[in-house]
Amino acid sequence: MRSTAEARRVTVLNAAVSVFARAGFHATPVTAVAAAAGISEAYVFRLFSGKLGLFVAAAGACFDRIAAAIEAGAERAPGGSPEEVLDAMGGAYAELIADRDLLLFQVQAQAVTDIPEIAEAVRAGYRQVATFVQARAGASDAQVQQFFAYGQLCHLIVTAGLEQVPEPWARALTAGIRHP
Amino acid sequence: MRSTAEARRVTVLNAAVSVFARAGFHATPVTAVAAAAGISEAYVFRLFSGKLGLFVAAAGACFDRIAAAIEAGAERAPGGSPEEVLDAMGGAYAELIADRDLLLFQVQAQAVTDIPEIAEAVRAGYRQVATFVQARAGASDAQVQQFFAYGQLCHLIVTAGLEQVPEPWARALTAGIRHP
DNA sequence: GAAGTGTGTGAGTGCACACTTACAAACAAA
DNA sequence: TTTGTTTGTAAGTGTGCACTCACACACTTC
Repeated sequence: MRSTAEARRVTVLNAAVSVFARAGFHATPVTAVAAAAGISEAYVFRLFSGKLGLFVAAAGACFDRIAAAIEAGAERAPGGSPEEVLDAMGGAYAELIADRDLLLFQVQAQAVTDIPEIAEAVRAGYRQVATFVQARAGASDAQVQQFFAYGQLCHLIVTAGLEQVPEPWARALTAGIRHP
Repeated sequence: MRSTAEARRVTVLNAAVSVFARAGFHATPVTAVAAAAGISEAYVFRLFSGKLGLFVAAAGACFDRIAAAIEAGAERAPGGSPEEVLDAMGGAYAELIADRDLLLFQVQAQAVTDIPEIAEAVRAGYRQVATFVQARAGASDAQVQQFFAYGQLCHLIVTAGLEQVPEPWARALTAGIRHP
């Protein structure tokens, strides 16, 4: 017994988030995830219920990591005002997505929400993050909305590579956005 | 000669935007676009240079329609302040994406920006829209940035179906967003 | 009406990929 | 040592899809 199935699942999920992030659900073969995890394709199918089950589980892992990072970020502004706590959370999120995998995975997941199981996973992820942000920061609805609006703008900036575009319109969109 | 190739291309592009919007680039076969346009798959391949060429052309058509709608919306606030013009543009955009095709296509395009030709098409589209918004509204960088940030939030709301979620976190995210 | 040009398709071809099955090796319990 | 369980894989199977090609029909020009 080389390792437990549960440990393997964690390894595979980490690989899955990275690999799915690049090309998305439909364009990444399960063999690519298996190769990145260092096991055979057949075993991935034994560990997860089909490619869809694998993707949904990866989405859960992705949002868990995001929630954990934001939670840790909030600890940096103990007893702060809503604005200060939101700012600390935003900073923690910006650091987390420096490697782009978690950000790109969210975009990929959002694009395949026509699959009901994935739509539900995305909603569950944002429910987890949004409820924590609102409760922990004690922020108003409008503040929470703004927090997520600029987060989504950040996704556009990264996927379109706008930080590399020197033209004025792109600089307007990227101005002040942390670490895209 | 039943119709000209150019007229056919327009028909096919309209069909392509609708069909790609649902399931995305990789998950939609060219046969689906051909069927929606009422012609054979083989002829689609003659009209466009491969599936990629078709998608890139559809992206162009999508952003052209968005730019035209925003331009028309701006006409409703002639001589208005930047805030008023941006508001009129936002209203026009909200009306345009009521059928969801143009919104979903943007999300799908954003998800396949690992393909360089598509990334360039997305940048070209946002360049077209953003430069017009900034010039026509006479708005500040921050105002333009906010305009697009809340536009991206709108994409999240629609793809995740948040307008159907009655929970407080979802209502906070959707509050005041026009017509999602 | 013959020859040329543009519009349109049916019938393939080849390959990638989701998923299965049969089988093997490691470990545990008796 | 045998029996059972879990981890792991090599080698398929079937299907869907991007792309091609040979061919047909419409229309024009001379």
